[in-house]
Amino acid sequence: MPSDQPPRMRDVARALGVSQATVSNAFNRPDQLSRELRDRILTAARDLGYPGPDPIANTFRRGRTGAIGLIIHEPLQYLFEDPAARLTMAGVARVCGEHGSSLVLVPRAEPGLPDVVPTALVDGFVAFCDPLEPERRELLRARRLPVVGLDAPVTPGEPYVGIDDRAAARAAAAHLVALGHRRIGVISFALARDSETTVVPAGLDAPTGYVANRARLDGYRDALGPALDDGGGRIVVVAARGVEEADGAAAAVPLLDHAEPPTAILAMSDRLALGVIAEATRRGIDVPGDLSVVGFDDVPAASAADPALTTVRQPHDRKGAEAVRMLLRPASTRQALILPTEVVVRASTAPPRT
Amino acid sequence: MPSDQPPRMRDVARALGVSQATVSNAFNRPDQLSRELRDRILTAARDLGYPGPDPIANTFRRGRTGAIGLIIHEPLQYLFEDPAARLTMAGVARVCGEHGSSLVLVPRAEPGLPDVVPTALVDGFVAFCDPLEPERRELLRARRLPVVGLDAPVTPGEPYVGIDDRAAARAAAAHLVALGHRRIGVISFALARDSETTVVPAGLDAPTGYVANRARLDGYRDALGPALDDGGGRIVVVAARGVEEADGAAAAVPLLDHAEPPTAILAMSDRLALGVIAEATRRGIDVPGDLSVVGFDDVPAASAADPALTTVRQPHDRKGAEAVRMLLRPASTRQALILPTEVVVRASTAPPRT
DNA sequence: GTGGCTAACTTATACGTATCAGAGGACCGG
DNA sequence: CCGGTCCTCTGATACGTATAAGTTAGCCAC
Repeated sequence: MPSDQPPRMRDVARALGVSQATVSNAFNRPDQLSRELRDRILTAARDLGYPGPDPIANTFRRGRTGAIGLIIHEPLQYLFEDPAARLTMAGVARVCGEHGSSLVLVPRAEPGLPDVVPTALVDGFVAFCDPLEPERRELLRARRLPVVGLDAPVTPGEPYVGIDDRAAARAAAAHLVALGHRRIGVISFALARDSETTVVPAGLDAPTGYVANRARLDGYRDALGPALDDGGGRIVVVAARGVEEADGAAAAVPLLDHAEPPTAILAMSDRLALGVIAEATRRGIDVPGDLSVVGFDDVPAASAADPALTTVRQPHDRKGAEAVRMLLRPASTRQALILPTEVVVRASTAPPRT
Repeated sequence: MPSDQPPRMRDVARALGVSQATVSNAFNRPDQLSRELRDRILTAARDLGYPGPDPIANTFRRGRTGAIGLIIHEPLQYLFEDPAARLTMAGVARVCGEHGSSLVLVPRAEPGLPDVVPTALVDGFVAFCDPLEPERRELLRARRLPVVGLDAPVTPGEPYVGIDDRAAARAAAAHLVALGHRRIGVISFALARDSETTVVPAGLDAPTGYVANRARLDGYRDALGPALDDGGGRIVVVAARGVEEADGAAAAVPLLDHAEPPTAILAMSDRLALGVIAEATRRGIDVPGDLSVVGFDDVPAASAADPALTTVRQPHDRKGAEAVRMLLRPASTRQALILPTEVVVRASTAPPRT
């Protein structure tokens, strides 16, 4: 009468009168035993219902999991919902698949639940956060596993894959300046966690811990500052509450309510920008006639929008792919990798009405 | 001079002159030792740079990974690219996150690489395949881990979460019949792996190993058969080559090329249906005036399309969520869970021109 | 005949932890 | 003063495997 437990390697060995080591070799090192014995062992294993070497014990012994972890600080489903994140994750997933590595999506630490970072069964992490929370960074460092940042380094100076946010933002703003805009609204991501939608008094100097946010504000200033020094211009910065279209629409409200509203709006993402267009349309404001709108990311919805959105294209898929490739390479070859961006001019921008 | 290797629990114990068991208890069972000693141990651990109990050894000892595996047979990135898969995965990911479980995306077996199913570090699988390849099913069974099917049971009779594909398809077809359509084209998923786009001679009786495909064809026949028995009708079934919009457009070609083309097309997914609309538009065929089109899934693009697509809504997110919940429940409580669907009538269907 | 080499297997060990079964002392009630 | 109980802590063990080191037999060359 067979046990309810699956047989172990030892049981297979006993059944054949060979040593456990030989069974192990039958599975892992065919050159260590004769072909006949190997065949006999594998056949017996199948017949006995042996599931193969226990994955956990195997991992324990070898010290390798064959998996890559991905860390975010949004809820896990964000990876499947946000258009830009999805494009990036497709690249991550593709390279993992090609390499035969599992992709472990590590949930953020929920209140009441322990953080999974200290216990995740992975050989390395891709950190898709900007920035990684300090506590998590500490937990991550304790793991002493390889880490590659996605969009921003986990710690300044560490390897990551991203874009030149400052230059990209500068180019986007320069496009508006070239069109003749001088009253410009900027819709930034939240400056801090759980912040409200609000006009930022500090403008482009707004303090924020988010690396990309900071760099893009700097980029906008690079292009807008000189133009405004010529006189007559005005920049108003609004921090959005979240990353969704509705947050962009909400952030547009104080800009469009102004007595002398901006003739153009720079949004830090296409989703925010599409929200702006929606809000403008609701108010009967013509885009781009009365208001030019520029996004960031060039997600599929940008080109499908009406009017099609002028935006900054970044290679999302490749960004994700390169991050995994970098993680799979030897540590000594890892370094910051900056991918190119490009302003894509579409129908949502035009010269301001004279 | 400190070693390059991180300290182990034993090293922490030695440094404090306590037993390794006590250190373990300090981390896992606070009630087993005095508060002061515990604090002393945790402090010393931090000071020594102890990363905490090794996750792999911990998992080995406990026999639990705290992770849920997800199996598909498309390339991994499909989960981030396909609109319906994304919605489902969002539900999967959400429940995993709420539960503090990692979500392990298991790549399909690439030629030259060993299948990951036998070695994935998970406590259970969600199988998002229709159907699971026989070889993989065998590997999966060998693991003796809990498995919940998504859309279809791994083996008939096993627990899964899905919809009543037959009833849903029947309702979609009945909608067309009620509008008066009698010449109807059906665009099915591929009947077998790597099949070509082709008109299927067997029509609605087309042989296929895909469970959902079969059930939907049956559902179409339920509704179309009686209507056609009244005379004058015709059903042509075309199998698409893939799941993308372009595959739908390609599948529409033989239907629209026909001397007496259908007045309506039933597609098995919104993506295929949107491809049909695109192809019709290219040919100057008015939808719904000259051609009605019905999709399946109600993905976001369906309502955003022009014309908005009539389709069958299924609760993707909830489907994914319930699959994970079922996996997390005790085995004895797992059973087939059929979620409701609903025909959503939009602008892509109308009575045939008289 | 002997030394050395290879093939084919076995023995022994270690991976790092969690937990069971105690040991020892303190404390309490009687 | 004694038995019992609780609180802390320790010692020992097992989880299932991979692999280094060792053993035996066979074979060949000299």
